[in-house]
Amino acid sequence: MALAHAIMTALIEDDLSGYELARDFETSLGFFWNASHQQIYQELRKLADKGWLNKREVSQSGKPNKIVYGLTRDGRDALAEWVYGATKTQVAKDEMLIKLYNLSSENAAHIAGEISERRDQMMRRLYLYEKIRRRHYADPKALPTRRKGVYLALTGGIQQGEQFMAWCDEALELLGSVDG
Amino acid sequence: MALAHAIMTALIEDDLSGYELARDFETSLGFFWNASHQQIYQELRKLADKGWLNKREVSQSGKPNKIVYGLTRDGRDALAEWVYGATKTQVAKDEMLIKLYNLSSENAAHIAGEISERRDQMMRRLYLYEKIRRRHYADPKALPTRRKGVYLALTGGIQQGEQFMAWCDEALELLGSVDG
DNA sequence: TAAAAATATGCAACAAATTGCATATAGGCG
DNA sequence: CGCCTATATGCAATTTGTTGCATATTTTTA
Repeated sequence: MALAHAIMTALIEDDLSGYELARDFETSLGFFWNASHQQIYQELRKLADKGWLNKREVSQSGKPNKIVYGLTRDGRDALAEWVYGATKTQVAKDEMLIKLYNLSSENAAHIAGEISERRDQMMRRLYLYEKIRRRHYADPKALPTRRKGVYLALTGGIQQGEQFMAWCDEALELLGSVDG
Repeated sequence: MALAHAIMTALIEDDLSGYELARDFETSLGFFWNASHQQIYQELRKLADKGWLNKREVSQSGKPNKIVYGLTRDGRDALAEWVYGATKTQVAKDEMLIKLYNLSSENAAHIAGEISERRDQMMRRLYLYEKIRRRHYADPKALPTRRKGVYLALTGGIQQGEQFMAWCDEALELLGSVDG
């Protein structure tokens, strides 16, 4: 959809290699967006060809060399302009919802088990995110403009996560009342 | 991802045509999943070839004929078994989050405008969903098993929507404090 | 010293999804 | 009558994303 712009956004403050980007998309950034390393490497080359990113090879001791990408002036301009275009949204496709539509006394325990797992995952994730928020975004009104936006994305994710946990609790309770 | 199973699930209680399914995916079901008519028609034929759906042509007066699909015994079995497999989840990709990471005093007003629009859309949607919940799911513990699952999906969507509205309000307030 | 893990990048085949177009019937509007 | 909208289904090209594999370097572990 807008992987190109997601990548460029990740490069606003730091120049990164494909490997480093892939790691971010797997962890921190992955709360909002995800992409495999195959997609990322390919997109990076495309963006460099377009002139929106520049690349340079960096020698490292103790590790293979890496190719580090940075936003060019053109890239920055394109990104700034992109903000005014139409905003695409993709509904979160969660197979759990389809499974719930298929709830039966046979599968209720299995579904409850899965929801319980997901609840744990979310809890661990939220713990990290809340730590970041407390440490770096405690006083949102005092942040510089761009960081205010980052705060809003972060806080939206946290609130959504908290809502999800509450929903899991409700679901587990109701599923517990289904006779298996 | 699991469009096939989403379609089959939509056919559990009623036989539907591709056109009718596409409409559901655009409106009610679209809260949880989305699919274009091109995808749906193709998938329906695939599922019919596989023997998981049966099709029959229905003549209509005042409208073109339609092809109505229904779950076969095999389809029902496959669906019931599918529930025990791995659950794939796709993070909601929302370009608004990328835009927020690019917040500046120049674009703050534009972004606030977009968020405000989204808030209105969500409000209208929630109104419909809450009406359904009040009418058909007022007493979740008293529902038959399968309907309990549907209730959980519905209530999860509503809670998420309410959380989104609250987030929009917070975002609009903070964005209002950015000097344009 | 061999194996495993982390770092680092890439190709190719395939599946899923989007975009754009095409076709046909019938009712309502000006 | 021509145009628009709703109903109804479809093809083809392209883009996007996934899966599986390949390769190379260096550090850590057994």
